[in-house]
Amino acid sequence: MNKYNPKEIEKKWQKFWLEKGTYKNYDREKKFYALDMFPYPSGAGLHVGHPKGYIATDTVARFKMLQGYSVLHPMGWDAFGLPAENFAIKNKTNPNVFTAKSVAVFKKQLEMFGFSYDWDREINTTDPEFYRWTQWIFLKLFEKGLAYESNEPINWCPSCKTGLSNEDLEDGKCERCGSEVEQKPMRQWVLKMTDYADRLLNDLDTEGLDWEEMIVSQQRNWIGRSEGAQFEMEVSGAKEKIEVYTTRLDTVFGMTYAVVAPEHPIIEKMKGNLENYAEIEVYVSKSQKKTAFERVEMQKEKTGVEMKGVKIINPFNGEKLPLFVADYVIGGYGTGAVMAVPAHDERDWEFAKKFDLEIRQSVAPDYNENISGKVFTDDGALVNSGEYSGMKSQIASEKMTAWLEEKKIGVKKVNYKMRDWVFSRQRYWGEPIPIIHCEKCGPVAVPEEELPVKLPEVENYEPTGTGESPLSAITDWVNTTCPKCGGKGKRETNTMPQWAGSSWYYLRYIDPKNSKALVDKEKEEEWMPVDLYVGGAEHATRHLLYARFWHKFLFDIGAVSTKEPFKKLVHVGLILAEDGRKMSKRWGNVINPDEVIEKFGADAMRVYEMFMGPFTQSIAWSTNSVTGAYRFLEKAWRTQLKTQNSKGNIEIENQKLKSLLHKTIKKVGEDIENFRFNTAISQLMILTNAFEKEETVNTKYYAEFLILISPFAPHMAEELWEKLGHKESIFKETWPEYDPELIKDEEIELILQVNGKIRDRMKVPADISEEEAKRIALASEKIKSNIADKDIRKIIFVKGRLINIVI
RNA sequence: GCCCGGAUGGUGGAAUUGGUAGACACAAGGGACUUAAAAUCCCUCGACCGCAAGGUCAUGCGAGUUCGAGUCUCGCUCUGGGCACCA
Repeated sequence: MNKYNPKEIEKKWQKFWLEKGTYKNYDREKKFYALDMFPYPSGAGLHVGHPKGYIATDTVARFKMLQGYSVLHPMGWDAFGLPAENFAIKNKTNPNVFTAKSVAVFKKQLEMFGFSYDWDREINTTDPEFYRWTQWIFLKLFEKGLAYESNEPINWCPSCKTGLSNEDLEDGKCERCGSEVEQKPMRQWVLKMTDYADRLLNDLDTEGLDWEEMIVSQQRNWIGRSEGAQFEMEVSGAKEKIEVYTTRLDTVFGMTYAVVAPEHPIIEKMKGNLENYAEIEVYVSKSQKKTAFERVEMQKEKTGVEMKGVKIINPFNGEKLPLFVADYVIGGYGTGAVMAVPAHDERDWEFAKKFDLEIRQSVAPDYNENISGKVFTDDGALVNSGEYSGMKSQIASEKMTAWLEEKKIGVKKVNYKMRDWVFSRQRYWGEPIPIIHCEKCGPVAVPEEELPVKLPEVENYEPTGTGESPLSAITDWVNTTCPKCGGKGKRETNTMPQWAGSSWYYLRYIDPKNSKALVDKEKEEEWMPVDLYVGGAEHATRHLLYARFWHKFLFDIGAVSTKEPFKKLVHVGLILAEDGRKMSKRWGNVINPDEVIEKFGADAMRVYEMFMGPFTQSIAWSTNSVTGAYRFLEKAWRTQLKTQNSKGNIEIENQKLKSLLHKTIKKVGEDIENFRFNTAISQLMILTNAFEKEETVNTKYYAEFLILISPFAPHMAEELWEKLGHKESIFKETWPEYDPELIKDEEIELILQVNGKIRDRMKVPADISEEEAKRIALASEKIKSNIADKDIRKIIFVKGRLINIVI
């Protein structure tokens, strides 16, 4: 026997698998689509944390292959976006060059792991043949009125010099560069994601959708549905009305003022009626200059200005109340105006305290508590509320809403925190938005047959900062004819955001070379939905929301057959550095997979990352522990010497070993299914340790063991499989079945307890009867001495486990 | 503030969902082999008491339910993540 030499065998089998197309079994009856969130290739390459998810997906893919599924397991590159562009700016090279290099680095690294990808299906979002269909989807959205131009103020990153969507912010800062984001009004393309809010929320409960609660609740939160009422209030002193939204209509008799956001159009409209317009104007322009971050920071200190000269009228009691403009009310949510009830809302309470406004209680707690001098935000029973007094909050809300609807001054209303998707970026390295602006016809779609609108070469990639992309400088690209009227037209120069290509890429793997459609209908129906999707939790409210939105749209236009794209979603837990911090160049604690593979081999690294702990948990890397995985593989390798096959003897059955093997078949299969790779491997270790203790191991047992370990350590399993004399790949084999009879223990250790404390244990037959167990227990010296002269009150017997004597 | 998690030896973690707490590994210590080292193999390894048999305590803290709680209930503490002036 030669020594276990991962370097040699790993290269050998990677070549073999690729040449033989071992994984391309696409004509089986059952299908399984295993997908990873595709990487953004960067020049730096991978650290050991990146491949963890890919290893898990590959393990499951190989397991499914062995179970007789056709497995689709592709990989590709999400390559548009800022890092490549910033590199291009710095080095004055085309981002294409940088992207190609990065892809090569990544691909080489991934190949070292021996993943079972079908590289013939490789895609790249920057490939015109790919983004042609990204543009096609945009045109469809435009056609259905779901892509529109807007001039609302949006998040603007002054450093990246581009507009951003809400999903692109972190703590009010640019997610990319950390700069504080400003509000800047500018022309931009927006996708009407809010039209899908209800479905994006409700379909999270789709039967069979197997998503972790963590991710589901994050999406629910982000969508932020709330139910309430919207109603209008007359403004006395001006012929205007203000609409407000509230989820607590029951507190309406406690309203003592109202507030509009600084962006509210009513301010401009009532200009003539306002005694202190100048003061208001100063406040409005000041608050507009505040960054999102500053506005949040100001939380503690509420600011605002009364709009003198006008009053609003509470429709429920006709009361005339003051109106304020204050930036604690957000322009973009609800109606941008609220009724203020300081007694029952914390923000209104703070504001009223500061401006010395009346605080009037209208709801009393239905539990015993003195609320005077405090804000009370729970439901309760109404007080000081006219005919509604005495009613419970919920009933009162319903009655009041009905009254509003009857008077035709209000309606029941659902609101969402989620906004429409700001879809244009004033940058170079993205898909061109396929629109032509015509003076006569307005924005006109580029005809489908002219797709893709290719990204032209430019001399300068630097963003202009003016709200125009660098593309605007290429006049012979920009200037074109209007497809509608044939007159002069100008191309849209904004590009799509990073998230565009990734919002539908999983469909393209199914049919990557189709030039007639983004995906062939029949093939789509064959493969969708994705059965397993693995990736980082940081995408819960970005990529996963966008992709679901596009998928639902594609479903509506008949391009796909399923409502939801991803059936099972699992998030991968981070691998931290050995010091417990995040791996980062900044800390100098990055571990490179190339070095680990060089030292221990890809199989040991794969086994270690699956063994290190629960898959979704963040765990620190430990190079020491990789040794353990390596030793395990060596031990498994050595077992080949114990097979009778190698000795030419007659095969001998070993009941104990056979039973353990069948237990292992059961456990490993179930554990892979449930993403409990750590315990699956531990069981394989137990079996290996048992093999080690035997003189000889039946070749049949060893062969089955090799199949069990093959999803985790494919190279080694394949090599040993060949050594057993097989000509075909181990991945053409069938996952073994366990015999339920064999996994039953014949003998168990019965636990003898007195009052729940263990006093003795006995080897007994597994199917021991209660009577027999009692007899044995009462005969035990240790039990006897513990019972002594006390009375036995009852005896509890748990079959196959324990007997407990209560005294 | 709101939502979702987590807390078990020196370390990573197991525990069939209420039934032997610490599987499997890593580290550490001791031993075998060796001129020596590496590799490998064997033993010890939660704490305390005891020569031993054995006993007591122990799953973040405090109560409770139960014959029996790491697991269930209530109340806390710490901690990771997400959202956040969303009316």
